[in-house]
Amino acid sequence: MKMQILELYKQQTKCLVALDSIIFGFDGEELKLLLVKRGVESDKETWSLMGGWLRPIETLQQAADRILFELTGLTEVYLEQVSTFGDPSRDPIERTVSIAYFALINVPDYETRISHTYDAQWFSMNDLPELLFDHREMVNMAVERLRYKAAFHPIGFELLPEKFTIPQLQKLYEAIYGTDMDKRNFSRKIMSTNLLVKLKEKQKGNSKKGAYLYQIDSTRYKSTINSFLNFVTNPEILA
Amino acid sequence: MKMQILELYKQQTKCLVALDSIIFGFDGEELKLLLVKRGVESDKETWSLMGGWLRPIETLQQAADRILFELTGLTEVYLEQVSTFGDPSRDPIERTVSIAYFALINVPDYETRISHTYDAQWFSMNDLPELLFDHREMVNMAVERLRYKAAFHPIGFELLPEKFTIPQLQKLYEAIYGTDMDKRNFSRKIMSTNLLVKLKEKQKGNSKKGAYLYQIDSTRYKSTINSFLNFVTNPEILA
DNA sequence: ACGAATAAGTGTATGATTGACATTTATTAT
DNA sequence: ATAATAAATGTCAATCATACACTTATTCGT
Repeated sequence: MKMQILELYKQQTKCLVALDSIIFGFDGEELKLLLVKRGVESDKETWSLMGGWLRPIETLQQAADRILFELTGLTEVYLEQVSTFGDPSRDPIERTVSIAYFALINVPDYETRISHTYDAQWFSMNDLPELLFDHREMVNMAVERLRYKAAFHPIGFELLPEKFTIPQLQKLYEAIYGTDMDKRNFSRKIMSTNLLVKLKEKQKGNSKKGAYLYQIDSTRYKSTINSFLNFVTNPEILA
Repeated sequence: MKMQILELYKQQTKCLVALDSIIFGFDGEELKLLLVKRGVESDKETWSLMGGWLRPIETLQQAADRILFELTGLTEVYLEQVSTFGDPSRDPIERTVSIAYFALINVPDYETRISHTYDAQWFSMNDLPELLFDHREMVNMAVERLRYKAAFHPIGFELLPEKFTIPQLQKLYEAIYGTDMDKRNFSRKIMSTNLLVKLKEKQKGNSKKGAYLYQIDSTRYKSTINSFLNFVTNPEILA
């Protein structure tokens, strides 16, 4: 009996398993995507997502973390699985099933730490080059997921520095949803979550008056992780 | 150069790739899960999700469709990818990456068509047996996804017969979210979507008065696919 | 044929939330 | 001192969510 099972396992075709990361960043103005030119997948002059193969003894999350670290030197980054792509013809060299993850990082904080082993560059989401394989589809799904997730969970903050201003936060949400928001309504809504702590410091430079800095109230961050509902007024954009 | 790439591909460890289906059903009262005893994965006396291996020349969706067909004889079933599970130790026999899909089918409509090659049985979601490998985790994620999806998209109907009554629909939503709802508020909300067409027929049996049957307005089904927002009053249950 | 039982169907009032909208304030640069 | 800049803040009307109870159509048993 046991033998039959082993036989069954042996009969199956194995497959290459890869992971690709949709790395989102925010520079204060625009939503950005980090792309590489010399991904391991290809030597063509095509931009692609940062990717890598799954190793024999790591979990999917560990593999995604590792691949992100290889490119950016960053650890403890927000990473979430989006979807798995397995069209037989997606990779012309050999059939590869690829698991897409999206990552949220803050551009200015970490710009210097991006690896130079890879030819990496930030692109505006509104002006992406042509991408390798089905990577464009992966990006589209990741954007959908980000929009859904950011509407209901306080993950947008992962894209901002630790201290940020309300106008910055608003710009981030405007970038995520591609719409303009009213700052009075935005501020009322964000404040009603009780998730932000107003600091004494102001951030100047952007304005003469300066805007107060805020931080996440980390004690509430986890407990109110679901009190974030209804950022999306136009549900069309959710998947 | 091309040679180097091929070398890289050759160096990678390949992996078994499986698919497992979380098959939801609704019998008019409870949300149910279809489990099999003699899954290909094991000869143990453990219940498991219906699964199978990815074949060399099919897409993931095709594989998921095929595996569902093998068990139920059903085609054109609502199937959506949930997540991929790849813990190195999840399958003790050999490392297998498994892509979980959830399916929505109507129990009484199709009960007769379930394959007898497999020892399959419907279980109440409130009383599931112990499951193989990480299948319980897959089920939990699928429930989360179903709750999110059914709140924003009219997919609940996939679990009902073509003609259904409002009380039936309410029971379905109550089963999905595990809560009781007020029938006046429910009916108002569901009607405001303009997605239902009231038929002349009534369905009796359940009540002496009988309840009017409704159908989905298929012309609106697609166009208003997003006008379904806000079924969930308690967002905790969304992932 | 009448009454009891059953579930279906329907409306209203209250509070909360959303969305539209304009002025004042703090600061810097000239 | 003044102009320029972006930040900060409040109100009103419309909509939506919630809580809540009675009437209606039909069947079944007598």
